[in-house]
Amino acid sequence: MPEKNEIKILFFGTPEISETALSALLRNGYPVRAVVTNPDKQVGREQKITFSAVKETALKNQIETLQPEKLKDPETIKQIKNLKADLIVVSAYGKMIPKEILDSAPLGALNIHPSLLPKYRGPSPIQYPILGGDQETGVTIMLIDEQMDHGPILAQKTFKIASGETGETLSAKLAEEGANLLIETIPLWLDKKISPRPQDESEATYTDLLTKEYGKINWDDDAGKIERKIRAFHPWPGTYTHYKIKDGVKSLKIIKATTASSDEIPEARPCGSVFLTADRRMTVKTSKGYLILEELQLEGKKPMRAAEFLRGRPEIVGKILT
RNA sequence: CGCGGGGUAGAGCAACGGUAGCUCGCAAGGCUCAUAACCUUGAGGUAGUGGGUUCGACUCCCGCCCCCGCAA
Repeated sequence: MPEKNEIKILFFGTPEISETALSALLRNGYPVRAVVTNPDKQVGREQKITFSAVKETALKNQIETLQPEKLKDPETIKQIKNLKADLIVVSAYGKMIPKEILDSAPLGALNIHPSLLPKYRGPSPIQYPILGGDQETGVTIMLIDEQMDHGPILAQKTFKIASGETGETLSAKLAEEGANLLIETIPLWLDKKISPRPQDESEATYTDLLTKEYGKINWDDDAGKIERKIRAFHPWPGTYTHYKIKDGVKSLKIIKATTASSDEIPEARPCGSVFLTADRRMTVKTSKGYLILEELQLEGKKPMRAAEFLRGRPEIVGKILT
């Protein structure tokens, strides 16, 4: 096996979760020859140009950084091939990588995917298991081929989804576990101690790229489903409903909620109605069960606990959220 | 200069060109078998900040700081 400090790695990645993997490689003494990350974007209220998490780390470590708009561009491909990388590692880069580039690394192209492939291929593998109420999820290290998250599996690790798990907490865990598994897997792969195992296509499922739209609450769903959505989509893309006040209809984010099946509730109310339980908790009727709101944020305001919200806007009781 | 909301008692909010109220909390007392029940009383705000208009501004105008929603 080649010494690990001789392997030139080309790393593809963009957000926070990829940064964890990049840092792990660096920490473990792998020479990262260059990093490919998405172009800087205008972000935030001021529309400031912001670097990706991966670019920040690359800059700190004085690693060459490429930010091509299109990977298929012949110039770009040439540029990347000229780096003469031995091994490609990809983590949430955000674009499909052309075969020509993948094939240019003699030791192969590895991908970290934060789900138990072949389940949850695609851009939102972290949120979907929570959304679906799965008991467990995991991370997979696989070889990349031309189809999205389709290549043979090198290693996989499973773990339980804790109750109360959110997209945020699960993402942190998967980032960590994924990076660890990568570090464990690379030497075995280079030593040819792993034989890639093809994915079972009949088991494959796919995830969509999440947008704000997905975060809108439908109060005609059942409370359990809504509660899972709130956890899965925290903090991105967030979960919201609408509340009508005198200045117009405002969006109301639901940050945290729990379900309840209490039966002391007037059945005649429509779904989305807000009422107080006997112990004065803010509750919303759904098609099946009730949702107790714990933390919420009105448009333009800071996040606050339901009790605080109620102090300032007691009139919400009896209203209908849409 | 992407669009927009907001900074008023410990917390959440309101009103008004003439020196601020509500709910909760807090303190003291009362009532009760009892309650995140009820009744009394009380403490607590130089209104983000600097300037301007005005007889007079928390309320109108301008600058600055800070917080937040949308968008990306």
